[in-house]
Amino acid sequence: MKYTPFLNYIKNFVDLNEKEITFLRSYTNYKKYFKGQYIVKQGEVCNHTNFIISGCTENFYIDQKGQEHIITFAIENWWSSDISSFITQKRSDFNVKCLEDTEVIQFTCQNQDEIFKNIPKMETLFRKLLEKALVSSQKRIVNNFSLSAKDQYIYFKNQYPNIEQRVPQYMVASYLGITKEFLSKIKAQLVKNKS
Amino acid sequence: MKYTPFLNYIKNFVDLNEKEITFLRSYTNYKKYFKGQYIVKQGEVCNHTNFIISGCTENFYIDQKGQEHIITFAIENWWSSDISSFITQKRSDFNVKCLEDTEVIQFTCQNQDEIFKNIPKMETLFRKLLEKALVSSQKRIVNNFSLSAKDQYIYFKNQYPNIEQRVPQYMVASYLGITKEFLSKIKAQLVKNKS
DNA sequence: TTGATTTGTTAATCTAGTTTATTTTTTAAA
DNA sequence: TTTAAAAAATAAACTAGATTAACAAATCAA
Repeated sequence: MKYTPFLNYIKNFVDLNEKEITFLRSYTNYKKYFKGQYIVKQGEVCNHTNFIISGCTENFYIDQKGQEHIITFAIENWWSSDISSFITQKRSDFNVKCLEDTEVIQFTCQNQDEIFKNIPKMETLFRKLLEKALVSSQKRIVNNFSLSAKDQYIYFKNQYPNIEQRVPQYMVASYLGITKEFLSKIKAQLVKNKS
Repeated sequence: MKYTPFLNYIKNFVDLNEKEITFLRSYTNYKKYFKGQYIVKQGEVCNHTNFIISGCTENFYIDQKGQEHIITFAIENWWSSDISSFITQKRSDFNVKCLEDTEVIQFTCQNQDEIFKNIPKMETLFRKLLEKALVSSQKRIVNNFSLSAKDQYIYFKNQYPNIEQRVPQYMVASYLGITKEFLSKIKAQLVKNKS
């Protein structure tokens, strides 16, 4: 069943009884997007938090100079949304776009609050997820400070070994905040040093 | 009374009754640190989340090359801790050090859980604080991507107008991830362009 | 099956920010 | 009030990574 991966994921953190599961299911919904579709568009309000069942998304924005910058990728068992727009219900600064066909479970703002009210365990879960997300966001800032582009690339490969094969290289470069030409150079260097 | 600023802060988000306030007070404690003292030391476990009543702290780490990098400053009505170490109860990668005499309200890990169990509103508050913290952490990554050092400095001044006067300039440079020499250059440029 | 678009490589030149070194100013202690 | 130490400013040489441009593969549309 479509909800299975989501419920399995939840089970890793908290135990829900049948009634709670039923509630959770009735206050969320399943949706399928196709490759290339936008889940959120820059300038529009982000209405959902999305749990990814299958597929891959990129979260990016376009700056004043028209340049694209990828903030994050997300794959199965990750969450994807523009949290800033979601919590404030203001226009989003980001795009969320599917890099593959992607299936998600969606929470709207109001439903999320209802879920938290009725299943406090779910709020605890979300608090813990936020803690982790904050830690990894801070880690990224730290890496930006003290690692060279090359070391950041190595770190990326280690931390997200599944992603590099699934997205084109120029997107990895964008995620790292460097040009695709420079990433090419780095990869050439790494190959040379290994042999 | 020492707790007043803290209770006023809480009041901005949630309403607590007398009983809840009493509970909250008995599960937290007040502590005063002096200028130069460490609240957390790199390599030790961070045992507390700290709400700052008065004073100013820096959160920094020392990298392999021996270089200091400031991650955040915190002043009155802000929170200060190494959240990664706090939630995992593992050794901290960061130092939290007082730049002025600093008074805080402290939550231990266990007490925080007790508070959440007994006052769910407090868990909601913390979830919302984490959401905000995550948004501003992501904002910082975005700025790192798309702003020049000069624009990042201008952004910093606008967002934290109270901090620049309270800390030495080389610390601002460290926070921005640039050298103090380059910050000097930027300030000279800004002065020139204004006149 | 071919042309067109998207992705990746290489190399030359350029620039934002670093490094190193010296000087000046501010702060704090005695 | 003097003095030593800490902080800030200035300037020249240097480097990591950007930009530009030309080209080579790979993928895709028809």
